[in-house]
Amino acid sequence: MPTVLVIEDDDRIRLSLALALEDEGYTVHEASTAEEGLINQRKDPADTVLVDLMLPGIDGFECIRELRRTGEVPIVVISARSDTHDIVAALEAGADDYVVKPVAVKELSARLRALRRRARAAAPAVPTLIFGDLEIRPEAGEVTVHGRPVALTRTEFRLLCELADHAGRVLSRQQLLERVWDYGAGDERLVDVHVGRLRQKIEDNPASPEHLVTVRGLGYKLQR
Amino acid sequence: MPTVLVIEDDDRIRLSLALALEDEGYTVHEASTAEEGLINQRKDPADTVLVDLMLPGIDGFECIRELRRTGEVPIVVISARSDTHDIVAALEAGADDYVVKPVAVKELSARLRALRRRARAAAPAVPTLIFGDLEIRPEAGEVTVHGRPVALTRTEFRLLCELADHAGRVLSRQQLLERVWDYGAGDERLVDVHVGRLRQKIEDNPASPEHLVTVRGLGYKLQR
DNA sequence: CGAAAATATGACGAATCAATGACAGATCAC
DNA sequence: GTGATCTGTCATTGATTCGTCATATTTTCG
Repeated sequence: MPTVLVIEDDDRIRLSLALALEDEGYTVHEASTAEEGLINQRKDPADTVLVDLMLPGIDGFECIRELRRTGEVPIVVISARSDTHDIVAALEAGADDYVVKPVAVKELSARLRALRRRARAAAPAVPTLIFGDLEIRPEAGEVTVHGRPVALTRTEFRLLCELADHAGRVLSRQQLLERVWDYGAGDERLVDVHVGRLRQKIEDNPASPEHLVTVRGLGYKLQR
Repeated sequence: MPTVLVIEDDDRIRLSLALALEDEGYTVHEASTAEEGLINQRKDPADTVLVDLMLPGIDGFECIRELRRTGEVPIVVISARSDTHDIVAALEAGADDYVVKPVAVKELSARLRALRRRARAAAPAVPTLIFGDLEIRPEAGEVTVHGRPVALTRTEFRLLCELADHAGRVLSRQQLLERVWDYGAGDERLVDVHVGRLRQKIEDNPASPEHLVTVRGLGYKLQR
């Protein structure tokens, strides 16, 4: 889910941009001053930034330089002014693109996509298995629910990965014992216990699981 | 010395662009058709491409797609048409930027510079791996935190590089032993010890590491 | 309905795991 | 050669996790 930070002091413009971008599938962070935007970005970084040039307090140029000092995030300037001098100055400051207000949302979105494509080429993402609000990154040893990371123990993690690898298929307790626990022996109840613990961590309502469901008489499966 | 390939069928425009860009310090390759440009680029690749959309024979869109198939070269479209539809289509095809004729050379040059900066970030001359306030230059054998250089021992450095090469991915103690210590043998606790020492040097608060984190039961990883 | 089977859950001691400080041998720089 | 630094091993400590069991709860089916 791509996120974008919009720094723009005019409430009307900012809101309409935010709405339009949300329609395009972005999660939008908003800020009405450069200071607010910079703090926002430090705490909870968006992966793209849209910034107006004319801002009260710290202006857009300085804001761009500050963003550049701290990171590689793609920056698009949105400005009412279209003279070459401003465009050059903004790009020199470290912006990646410059569009003139009023902007066509489709164009803006396409420009953002182009930028994101470039930026992504630099840092290949770790493969992610997605089950609705549940995301599993086996190689990162990382699991998130609603975007929030949850801490799993090794056994829980291996169990989840095994189920995720066979998403939608039922795995019997015996199969799980063999694959998650190296030895095939052991009490089948053991699986129940760990499934229970896993549910406490990854399910919104562990009592009626949405992802990790029981198939009575057969075993468990991870729902898509 | 940066090079740019200009694909444009109108001789007057192409020539004036070429002259202007040479003034800006570029070495300019010229082509008046997409075919010529593609062949040219294959033989002697420029590191940026400027392409008109309206070309005889293969048109600009197809040209962009072909360039993208074979490489990552930054592409800027120059077109007389300014409607959103064309802009979106060109960016979707794989262009990185779109400017409308007539163009201010200063702006064009600034946009090219911004693009080159971004492209370079993807494949830096002196490769620098950046993790927030932690920067690693493997080639230079250099590590800085908050811009301040820190002195690492050889083992610590190799360990850090190995983790950085697989940024975001968990590496087990066994994997690290194999890759950082040439032999795969040895006590896995050894890894713990060196991780601990590394943390003392690169983490602001070694007790709760931000970069070099433990994934209990699995190993260690370097956080993006 | 009521019994039986299957599954869920809470609790607890044992086992495992990671962090750290200490230390001796190895290596390096001078 | 000597002192400083680095490396690998070990033991200790505190925290987490595991597997087992006993006890609920749910589902199935006679």
